[in-house]
Amino acid sequence: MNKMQDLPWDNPRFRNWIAVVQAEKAIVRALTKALQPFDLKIAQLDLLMNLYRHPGASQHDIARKLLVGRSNVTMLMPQMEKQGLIVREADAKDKRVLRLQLTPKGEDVLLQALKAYTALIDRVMASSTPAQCDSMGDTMRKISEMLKDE
Amino acid sequence: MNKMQDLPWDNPRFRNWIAVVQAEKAIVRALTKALQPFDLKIAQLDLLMNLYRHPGASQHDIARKLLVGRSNVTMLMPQMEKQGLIVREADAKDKRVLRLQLTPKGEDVLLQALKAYTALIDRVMASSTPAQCDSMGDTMRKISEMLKDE
DNA sequence: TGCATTTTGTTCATGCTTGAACGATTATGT
DNA sequence: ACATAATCGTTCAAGCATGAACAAAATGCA
Repeated sequence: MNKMQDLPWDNPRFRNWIAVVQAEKAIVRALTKALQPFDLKIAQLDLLMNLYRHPGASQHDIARKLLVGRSNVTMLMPQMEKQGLIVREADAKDKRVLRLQLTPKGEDVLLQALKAYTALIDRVMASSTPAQCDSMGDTMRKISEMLKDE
Repeated sequence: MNKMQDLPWDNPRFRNWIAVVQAEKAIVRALTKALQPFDLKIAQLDLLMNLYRHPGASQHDIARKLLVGRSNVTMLMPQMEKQGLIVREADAKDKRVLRLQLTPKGEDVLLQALKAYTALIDRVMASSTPAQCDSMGDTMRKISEMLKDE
């Protein structure tokens, strides 16, 4: 009868998800500013983070982990090499593959930038309990798991 | 002593936030696909949603609510008018202001697209409890509140 | 009133991301 | 072995978002 009852804003799941989107946008803005002193874009930080945990990953590996296109990674390479953050070396076994490594400077910049990142996150999460935070993380990991091959 | 102890990945708040970022990225990809049948971009859907709840809003109002630049809204206008989703009319009192309205078609497309959106969110949230979902929303709203004027 | 400041929307140059097309290399299957 | 298919990285054109500079209009204050 009353179509207002079907509006998504009355759906708790939807309403709460909209809050996620807005919070994420706000954090992106804040993080972008926080990374300016390091001459780092968020995309570059993401790449450095993945490279730190997976040294020698190929560009294709990185692209998959970051959920971006391969060309995207390619386009990031020239500047990051020029900035001395990473090095690329051909794989001995497979001549198609380029393996990426953090330079000492890259690792240094990464760790400094991550300090700023965690400081931001710690600040905005301060008013939520650890249990709430973990619950949120669980929910999010379930979402990623559910969408991982679509 | 051991610097591994200070790594952000050992910080629960940080680790859980990374899960948020990844889940959001996955949803964006899925939503982009889900909106293709409606010839809608996510940015357009965001605009329609805000316009539905705030009829007659100015472009500046919309830009602020969407956390984007004014020029961004301007650039969306031509196509959305051409698609017959919205109309713009000059404000009688203030000749600088253009007030936006959903057309009947715009409202129809919006409600259909929102059905797809909520279906997606319902699906990926299905394995979390309503309490978890609300807690997540509360956390996110606190974050937005904390960053709202930075 | 008169003049500076602010606000609104537009334009434009820049940079980022994407997806398709491509060459080189490797894997598969017969 | 050989032909076909798949994979990796690159290039390029297109679409979007951003911020600075701008014109028109409104506001504030002397």
